[in-house]
Amino acid sequence: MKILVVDDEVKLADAIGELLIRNKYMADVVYEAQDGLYYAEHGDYDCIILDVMMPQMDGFEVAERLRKNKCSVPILMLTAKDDIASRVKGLDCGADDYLAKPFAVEELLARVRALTRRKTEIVSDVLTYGDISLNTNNYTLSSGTKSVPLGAKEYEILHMMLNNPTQVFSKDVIISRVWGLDSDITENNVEAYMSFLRKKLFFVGSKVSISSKRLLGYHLEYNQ
Amino acid sequence: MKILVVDDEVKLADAIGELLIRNKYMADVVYEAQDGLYYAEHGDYDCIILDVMMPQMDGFEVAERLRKNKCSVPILMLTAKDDIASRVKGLDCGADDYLAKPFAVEELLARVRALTRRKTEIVSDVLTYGDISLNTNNYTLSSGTKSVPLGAKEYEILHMMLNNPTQVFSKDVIISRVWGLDSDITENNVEAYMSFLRKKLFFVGSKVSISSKRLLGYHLEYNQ
DNA sequence: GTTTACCTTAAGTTTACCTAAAAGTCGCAT
DNA sequence: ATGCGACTTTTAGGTAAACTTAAGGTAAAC
Repeated sequence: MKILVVDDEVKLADAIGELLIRNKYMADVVYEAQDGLYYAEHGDYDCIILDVMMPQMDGFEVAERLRKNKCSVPILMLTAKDDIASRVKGLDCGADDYLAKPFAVEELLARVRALTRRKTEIVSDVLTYGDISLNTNNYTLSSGTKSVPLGAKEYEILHMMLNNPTQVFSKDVIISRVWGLDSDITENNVEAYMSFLRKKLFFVGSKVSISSKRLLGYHLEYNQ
Repeated sequence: MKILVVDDEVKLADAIGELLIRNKYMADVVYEAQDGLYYAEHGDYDCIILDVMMPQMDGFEVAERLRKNKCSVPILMLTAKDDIASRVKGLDCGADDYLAKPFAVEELLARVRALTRRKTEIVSDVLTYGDISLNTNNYTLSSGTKSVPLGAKEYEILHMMLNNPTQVFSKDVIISRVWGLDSDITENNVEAYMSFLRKKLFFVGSKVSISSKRLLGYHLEYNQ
């Protein structure tokens, strides 16, 4: 679960980022609206925490632009102003929720959970495709009677692919999704993990395989 | 856009219902938690406005039961209690938002708008022309029941042509778009790929063909 | 009839991809 | 602290798929 924090108050932004990380989220933190826009559109986040009061471009405008560009990631707006007019404005600009500063960390976390819940609910707690299933509670891949535990990265990659089993995922997309936008991970890293996953798929005796398309990416395949 | 209002305070519930109707929503209003559950599960709503304090069964439990039954309709919880603990509880029970009474009608409407906004229509990432379609998620060309995967270069060329199906594309243009401006690719290369694409068009049994105009370039053609 | 652009296929070549194995991290328990 | 084990990242060499080139054939234009 990846979250983007956009707030020009550096200390607060960092604090939120750390709070999220302590609670098992992946978090990217940026301090400028411009960067926020860029990250949001390229980073594939599950939620964006967006401050309203920022120099140059305010949170309303960021939200509006994102929505205009068909970006539908849930947005939690954060602000000092707590009058009804600005709440209404925030929500109508595309925010999904609105939280006034100062806030209790518990409430922030609860609202983040609420905003990100839908995504995980649709997925239920077991993803399946062909003859394999991925248990999202214990990070285990199984097929028939055999099963094998997955590491965090292996899990994230397979989880992503199982959500759209027919789609081809480019290495870029996989890197930005699993490692984040500003990581210096090489493409070979993705290749290595694909190799690990293939080994495990073979180990559980599945007929599902990861097929690669040169220059395009990877996708799942079920050979009955 | 259909909304369900569940609140045992009859006058308030009716008021909300009328407010919604004045704002172009369809609204059903019920005054008991049990009815709320039944309506929610059988009524196909876009949003549920749910009071917390109700006799017999409170709003938390209603939300929880709905979520347990895989009902993913957005829930806006309405309550007199406005302490952080109950907000957190509400959100964690499955509510998507939490609004304290008394509230401004403008804010209620804004939150409903926010909750119902994400009626995500899945953008079909498919380009079509005549009897063929090109799936941009898995780089596959299909016609009727048959389909065939494309290589990266084949895909780029066909993608470009499908964006303007009637246009004639010169080899120069194709080279500069697909291989880049400063490539030492020969025109024969384009010819070779056109041959590959024609083979695949034939393979899927399409009536679309790539026709060439001497000295000018290539374009798609659909012979019904 | 000659020219020349275009088509096709098959052979060559590159380079993206694969994998094993080593090196590096991190967390955890002793 | 220290060492162990699991996970992650890097390295490096082999392989084969996709791309490129070449060459002979076909058909359109003049």
